Amino acid sequence: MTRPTIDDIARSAGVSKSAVSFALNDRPGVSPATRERILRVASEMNWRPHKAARALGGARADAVGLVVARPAQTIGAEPFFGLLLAGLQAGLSARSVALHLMIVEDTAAEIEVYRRWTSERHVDGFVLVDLQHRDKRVPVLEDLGVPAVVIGGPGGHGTLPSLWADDREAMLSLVDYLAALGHRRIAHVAGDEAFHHTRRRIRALKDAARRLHLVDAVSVPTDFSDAQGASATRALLSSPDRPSALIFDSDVMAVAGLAVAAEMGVAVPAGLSVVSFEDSLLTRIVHPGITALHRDTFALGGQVAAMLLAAVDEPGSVRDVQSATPRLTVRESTRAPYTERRA
Amino acid sequence: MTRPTIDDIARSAGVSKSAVSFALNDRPGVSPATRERILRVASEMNWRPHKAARALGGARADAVGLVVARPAQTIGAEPFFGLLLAGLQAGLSARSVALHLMIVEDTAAEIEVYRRWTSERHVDGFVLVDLQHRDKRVPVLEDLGVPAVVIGGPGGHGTLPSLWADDREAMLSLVDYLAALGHRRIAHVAGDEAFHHTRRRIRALKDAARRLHLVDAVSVPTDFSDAQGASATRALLSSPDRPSALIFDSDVMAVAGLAVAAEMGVAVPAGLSVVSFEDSLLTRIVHPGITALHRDTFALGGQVAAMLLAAVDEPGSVRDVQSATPRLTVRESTRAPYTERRA
DNA sequence: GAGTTTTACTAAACCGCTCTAGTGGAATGG
DNA sequence: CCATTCCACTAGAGCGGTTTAGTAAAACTC
Repeated sequence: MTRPTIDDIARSAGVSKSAVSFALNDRPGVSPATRERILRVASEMNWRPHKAARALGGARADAVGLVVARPAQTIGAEPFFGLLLAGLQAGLSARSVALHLMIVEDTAAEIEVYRRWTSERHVDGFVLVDLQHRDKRVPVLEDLGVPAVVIGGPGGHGTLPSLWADDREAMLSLVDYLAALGHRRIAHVAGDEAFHHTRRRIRALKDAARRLHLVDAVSVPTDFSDAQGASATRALLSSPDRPSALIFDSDVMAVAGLAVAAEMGVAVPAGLSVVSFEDSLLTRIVHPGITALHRDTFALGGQVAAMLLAAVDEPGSVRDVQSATPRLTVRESTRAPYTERRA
Repeated sequence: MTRPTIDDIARSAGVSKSAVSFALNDRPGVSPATRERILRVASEMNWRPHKAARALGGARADAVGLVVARPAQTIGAEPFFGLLLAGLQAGLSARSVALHLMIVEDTAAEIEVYRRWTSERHVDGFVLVDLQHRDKRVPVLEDLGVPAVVIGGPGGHGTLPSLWADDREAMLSLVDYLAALGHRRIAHVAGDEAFHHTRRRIRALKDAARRLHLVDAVSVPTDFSDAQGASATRALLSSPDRPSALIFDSDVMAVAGLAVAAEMGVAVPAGLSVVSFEDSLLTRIVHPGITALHRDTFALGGQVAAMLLAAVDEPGSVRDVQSATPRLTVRESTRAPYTERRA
């Protein structure tokens, strides 16, 4: 009861294995009648191509790689990651391309995987996430000459095509909204400065603060963890002239910040407005619901999949694509500041 | 500048390609000196094995599959899933086995992927999650004769080895704790009754209620979503003799329930105790922190990886393994009920 | 109707690696 | 000293496909 090969089909259909190959791959060289017969036999025998055999002949691996260098905790906690994964999957499986997922310790290990999988012909391309400042992975992938799409940017991704969001514009819209509500003291619990997008957000906030003549607009960098998000919040809320609005770079930190406010007896939104730069189930299910910048992460994954598949089909053909700028979804965590209302 | 093959190495080292193969695979047949020379040449040429070529010879695919039939939203939201993935990865990558992840619409599609990947020799085995009552996937995998490990059980997984947790014992410990605090009216926002573990938990609660002479112990099944978790909570809290403690089958529903309590003006834990059957970052970062049954999901993933690799190495050798029973982690969301304290 | 093109098909090389069978020479045994 | 065993190594088949070169017959051309 071993699996059938094209040789078995050839024998059973009374033709050569080349004829079978032609028939199964829809190429000329066999008459309609013979083709039909071969296909019937193949289907009767429940034949399926042996991936490795095809790949050996130089065909595609029909798989793309996603290598992530993050602590396990983060993978589990970040709704962003799961949604991206799901979107990516959906886009890939439509063309029956598999996703090879690898979670590694650090960037060095990540690069090693890129090298290995490329030379082993294990995948046809890569998706690069968490773009960093002077990212070391970019030159490696360029050098390997393997198709790859970067999520992040603009800038810093060399010649690799990128799918980017306008973080600057998003931050400006957010600050404009808070300023319009009357907030003058805004603080920012930022992410890791090693990341490109974190730097852009910090710079955008600074610019907006200057333009809007805000009293203060400090950004506190963190490692994106709930712990550092909480302690940054604690520090900010303990200051004598504490901010009336907090911007969190991630949903996890926003929720952690909300908990700190509750623990310190600061009412949200009455005494403090809270905004998250990232939207997810998290910001929706807590009480009060957190005002957040929403983007369709699932769709984003689908876009990346499409770009990568195009890059595999025709290397060099894919250009940078801008994804939709995140839009503000207002929930219960934002309101005009207390002092302003009293005035 | 094409990638080197063992033929290139053979030529360069002045030996036959069989000798190269022996040397590279650490098997007898070459003298230490020759072996050393071959290895040096291979490393100089930066040679790597071509996976497909090896696989064609009947070797392992060095990959296992995880196919999940869940809505994308759930994948993104459930910390459990991400942690399991990370743990699985860690366990697999130690033996440099890749993980093929596929997210599909429904069980029928899932089964189709099992069939395809098996006959394409795409993977060496599968991890089965979300074990259901009369699960249709089990007989298919048994029939395909492919190594597989089930997360769930005991029971309902046929001859496939399973890694299971004692849900019954966990539920009993939880109810005992609530009863000891003085709670008499306990309600249970359950998951989907199609799942084995949900049924077991419901049954365990009923038994405990009888044994402890609790006034009430109703279980409300849901689809695990935050929306149904919230509406179930709303309904339970609206009843004239509402429960003084709520048990949620998942962390997401527990947080959603917490938000509903806040929205209805029910103080937690003063007016209502809340417990989650699943622990994660979520239960930790909200305020008040939610008392939950904790298990090490990352480690669980590692265990599954080990079991599956063993099953691949030696089919039929792997037996059922019981994972650690989840243990209660008490946070701020549980307390003796108000009425009891007054009495 | 002879020459040319097209069609339908086959034989065999090839992809990169593993592994078995075979070979010649050195070491061992009696 | 000859027979045997051992060792280091090579030749080549085989894994399951794809693809190229080749072939015989049928279908066109003028």
